[in-house]
Amino acid sequence: MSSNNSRRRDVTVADVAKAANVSKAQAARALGNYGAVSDDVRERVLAAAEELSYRPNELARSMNTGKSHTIGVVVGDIENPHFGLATRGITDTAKKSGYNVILVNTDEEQAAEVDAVQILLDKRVDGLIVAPASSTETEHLQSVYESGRPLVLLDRAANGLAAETVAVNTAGISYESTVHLLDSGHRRIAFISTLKSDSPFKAETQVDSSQISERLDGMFRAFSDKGLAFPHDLVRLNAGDADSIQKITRELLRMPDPATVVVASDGLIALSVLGAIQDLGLSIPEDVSFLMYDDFAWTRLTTPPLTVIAQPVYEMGVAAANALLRQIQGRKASGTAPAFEARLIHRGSVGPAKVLSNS
Amino acid sequence: MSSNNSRRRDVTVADVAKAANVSKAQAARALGNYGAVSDDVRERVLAAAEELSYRPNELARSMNTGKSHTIGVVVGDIENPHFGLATRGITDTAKKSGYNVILVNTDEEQAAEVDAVQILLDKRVDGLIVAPASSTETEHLQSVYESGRPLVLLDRAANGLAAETVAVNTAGISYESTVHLLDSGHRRIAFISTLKSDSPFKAETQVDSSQISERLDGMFRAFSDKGLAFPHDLVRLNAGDADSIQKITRELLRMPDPATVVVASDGLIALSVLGAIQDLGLSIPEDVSFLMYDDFAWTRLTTPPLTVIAQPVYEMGVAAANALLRQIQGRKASGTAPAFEARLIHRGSVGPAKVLSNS
DNA sequence: CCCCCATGTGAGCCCGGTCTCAACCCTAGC
DNA sequence: GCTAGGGTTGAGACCGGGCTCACATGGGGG
Repeated sequence: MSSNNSRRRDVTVADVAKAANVSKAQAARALGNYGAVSDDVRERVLAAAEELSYRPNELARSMNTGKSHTIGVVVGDIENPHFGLATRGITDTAKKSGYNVILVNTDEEQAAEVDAVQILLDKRVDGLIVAPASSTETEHLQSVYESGRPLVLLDRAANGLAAETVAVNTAGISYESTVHLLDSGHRRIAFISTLKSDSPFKAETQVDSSQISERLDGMFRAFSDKGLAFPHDLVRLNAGDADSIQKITRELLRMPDPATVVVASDGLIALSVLGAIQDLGLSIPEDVSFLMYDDFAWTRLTTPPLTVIAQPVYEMGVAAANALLRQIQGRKASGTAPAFEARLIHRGSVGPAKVLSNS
Repeated sequence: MSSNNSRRRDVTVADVAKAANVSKAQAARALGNYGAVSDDVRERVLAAAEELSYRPNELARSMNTGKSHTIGVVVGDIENPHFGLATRGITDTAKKSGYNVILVNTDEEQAAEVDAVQILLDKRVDGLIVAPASSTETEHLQSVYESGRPLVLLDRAANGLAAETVAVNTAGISYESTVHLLDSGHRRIAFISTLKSDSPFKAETQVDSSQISERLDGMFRAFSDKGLAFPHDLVRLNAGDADSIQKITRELLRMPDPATVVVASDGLIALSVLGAIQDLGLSIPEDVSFLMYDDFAWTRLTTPPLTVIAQPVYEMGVAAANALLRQIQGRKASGTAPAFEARLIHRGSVGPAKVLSNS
């Protein structure tokens, strides 16, 4: 009722102490439950705190404990359900241990990521979970790591950075699924990724993401194991917004020797690719086969349901958070990190390749 | 190179001052760009800061400015793309003004929400954006509002709470879409929502969410305008996990006088409902019609594509963040708040009702 | 030539907690 | 009776940056 004065002042330990007729030190002890406090004093202090509805200022507390009970999470795009789910795993786990999460989106921009890391450090987060936009430009992460601040990488590794990394064994599943496509008779396999790149993909291109590079390696290996040449012309990067993805898809499917399968690197890309295929009036898998990373519920609802590479995204979020919390609490890694495996789930979107010309 | 000592000490203004041979006050002025500082001193201080790679401790700064440049966002479920997208709108907007976001998930639990709000206040966030789990139990929000701390409600209103609210005009679109369903001959219209409730829905039930209650009101109105009785038995709450949703769906479609349309209250429910319909071997819209809230990309990829109620989710996130930032900066509301309108998008999942028996 | 005031500077308080330290009380042991 | 030692207690130092205040310097106006 008496609170429309502009300068709101919070109740502090000093206020509680005064109300309880004890020194600030005693009040702090009673509230913080440490040191020696007589029953009498404790009661008076707690009663006064209750009465004034005292709440400790976590900022002040963080200042001299050096612990903020907050972790920073830096991801490319929270709108992408892949990260949405991982974030859920992280926040759930963090919350259980009394930690909060500051979430920063980078739009997969390197500069934004560097900023984000800096700002989070300035806010004195207790640790960082980062899904690095680049696996090569990693000075900012390197310096975090060297400073000894807890750091866990999610989804992608960073070259030459020994930080704990939670990711799936991508090369393996990529190899396996490519073999499956090859066995189905496909040779013109297209791969579309959001990854930013200055120039179109060529045989000697070094991609800037461990995740994508592993996927490509798996594909290379599958082709070369069968003595086949890898179709470099069908790897498309820079698939940013819906429009560019649709454009890319049209190109891939209308070129002289078109792709017979499209592999979408994530769920967002998949949606645009499928839209484009629909617009072109093509049907899956008769006209073109389709494979995507991540198993979202909607992939079971299309006609046909989609063949996907399922990744334990939520569990990886949980694991990343646990690893970070362990580091924060100074505990050593408990044995070996669990390896996360992706699974190829056969549904109906991969069919035999159309037999047109077999050179 | 010389940094493996356990107790990491950050560089402070005092360190910079010492290195630049000036007082702490002068260093602070030079760094903070305020007060009077000679060019000579400024240069020396900035050089020293650079040299030592000084970074201000935001915690300390927050302590006496009272500003943390952090806002708290409390939502029911970040995994739900509805909130994922809204969160994206919030973080994008906050970032532009130099604010960070602490994200808390409540799982739509009232107790978790109360905790979350308290913790965020303890961390001295500059303001809160909350999608309240309940529109009736709002003491915690009420006290935030009364304390004068900036607060914006998202998606749902809270009874008797004058806090700024960013939400769509739900009653209107619900009315409109129900009329559409009635005009298509449907009478048995089922509505499924996640909303928690102690008892099954009955005619006199007061639902605990402004959002759901408006939707139901719109439906009531449409029925009564046509002089028809509203089928209360087809309103199902507590549709929490995938299993319970599938069970509910089976019940609704197998009862003696089954539902001829199912309206899914959000995208997560929709996925489970569609899965159940698929499992039952029913086809849309021949056997049963389907309508859902939120227009996600995948709704265009099913066969048939789904008729949806599109809500400007991202834009609402942006608006909520802008409103909050305005409050934080003490600016008055700029005219009237923009009203957000949902749109009914006709695709293919609503067909004429099966004519079986017309009493 | 003196006063006024703008500019520059450093000492030190403040925010709201945590925690150390020295002093105090009281009782048990000699 | 005296002291050692445990339980209690309050004063006050810190954390790190913001900011006020008192004080010096020096140039311009009267």
